[in-house]
Amino acid sequence: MDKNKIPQATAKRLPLYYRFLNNLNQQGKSRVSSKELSEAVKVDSATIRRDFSYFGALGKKGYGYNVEYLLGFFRKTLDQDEVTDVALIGVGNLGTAFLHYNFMKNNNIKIRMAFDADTEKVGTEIGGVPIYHIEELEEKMMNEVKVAILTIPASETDGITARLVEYGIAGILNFTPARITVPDHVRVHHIDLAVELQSLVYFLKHYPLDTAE
Amino acid sequence: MDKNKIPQATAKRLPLYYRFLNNLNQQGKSRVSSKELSEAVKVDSATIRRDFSYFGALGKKGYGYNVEYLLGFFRKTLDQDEVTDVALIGVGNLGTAFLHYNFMKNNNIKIRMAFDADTEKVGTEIGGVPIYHIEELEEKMMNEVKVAILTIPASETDGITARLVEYGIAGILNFTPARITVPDHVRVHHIDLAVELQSLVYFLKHYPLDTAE
DNA sequence: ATAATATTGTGAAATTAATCACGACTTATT
DNA sequence: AATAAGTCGTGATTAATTTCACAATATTAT
Repeated sequence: MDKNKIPQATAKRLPLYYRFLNNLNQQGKSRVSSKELSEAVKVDSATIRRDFSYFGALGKKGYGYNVEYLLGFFRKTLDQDEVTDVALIGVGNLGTAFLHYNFMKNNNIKIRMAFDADTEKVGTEIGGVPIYHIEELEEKMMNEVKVAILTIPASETDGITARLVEYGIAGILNFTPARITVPDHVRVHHIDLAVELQSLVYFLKHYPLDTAE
Repeated sequence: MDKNKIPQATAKRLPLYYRFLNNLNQQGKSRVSSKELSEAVKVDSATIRRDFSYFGALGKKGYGYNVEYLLGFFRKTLDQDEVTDVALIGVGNLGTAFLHYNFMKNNNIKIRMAFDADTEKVGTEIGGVPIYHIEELEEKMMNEVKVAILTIPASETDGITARLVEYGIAGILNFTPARITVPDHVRVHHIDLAVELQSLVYFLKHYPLDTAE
């Protein structure tokens, strides 16, 4: 649809901006400057202005940005109007945390179904999301779902990934420590909790107390 | 200790390399090339060589890297010999997932204690980690713990953060959707689950199927 | 009206990171 | 031995991202 002119770094910050604009809107604020927003989201104000500028001139000089207008703009840009269906695979603690998280609230992303191998869990619901047996994966997703959240043990990862790829998945949010192998047309984002913690500890020990993310 | 010559992008990849080297070692492999490692961790081989090169010449031309040697080297570099104590704040589903995660296995990071406001949970243990009441935060941490994992509701975030800062925390791994405000000497890493999911969805819709992370 | 203040949008510069590409050296093969 | 194949380490290049800094413009105060 859109061209890919927008830098990836910018694209990653958009959801963040969106949420904070929503907050402001709910608080009844009608205008905001890049400086204020900067303090809230902890991103340099020049970076924010640059990010916004990729979408055109959204603000007014000497005034700032109109919250409602900006919000409307982002809603369109982030495809907030069109609901994206997601499947969650692996209903352990981490998976359960996701099921309780109400993505619909601001995001228009909906976890439609969850899968697990535990027959105790199968047939129940968490946060309104039905849990099916992992064997029914392809059958239940039935081309309705193009995005999967992977919260399963590392040992299961390769097998499930192969099935998802075969099925025709478009994107995977991978929380397992395994680095998965997929064809080029499947987009994978990794979030590795252990690595995040280790990385924080490493930075603490090796980097002087100052600026850095 | 070390100078901060190492690029941040490199530093963030170190824990990942470390884990995969550990895997290889356990599989009995004694040598590995940057190309093989590249396929395993999904990082360009030139980037891996460059990353390693910041620590000196760790490999041998025409041969690759000795797994055991490299592992020993990283163990020192990542301070694996010295245990880092961590406190987890908020024993919900996400917090519980962390408590079950055995960070000690490869990482020498240990969650020593957890805190929650729920008196049902207080006094129990999860994964061998004792759960105390949130009111006892400062008392129990008592300068033993310098790193905190924040898995509490957004509404509690500012209050708890203020207490952590007052206490003298050095680093915070923040899983709440709130962006916290801390003095310069406190390092914060944010992991925002909703943003990660939204960002994946955005990339799927707006970026042609190809390369990009 | 006028002056003072605030704030955008962006060219240019700076910084940071990724990638290319190849000489040097190691190992394996004939 | 000699040759072929493999692989590192890195200078140079390219790409991506951030930040500076300021003209242009809007708002607010007097």
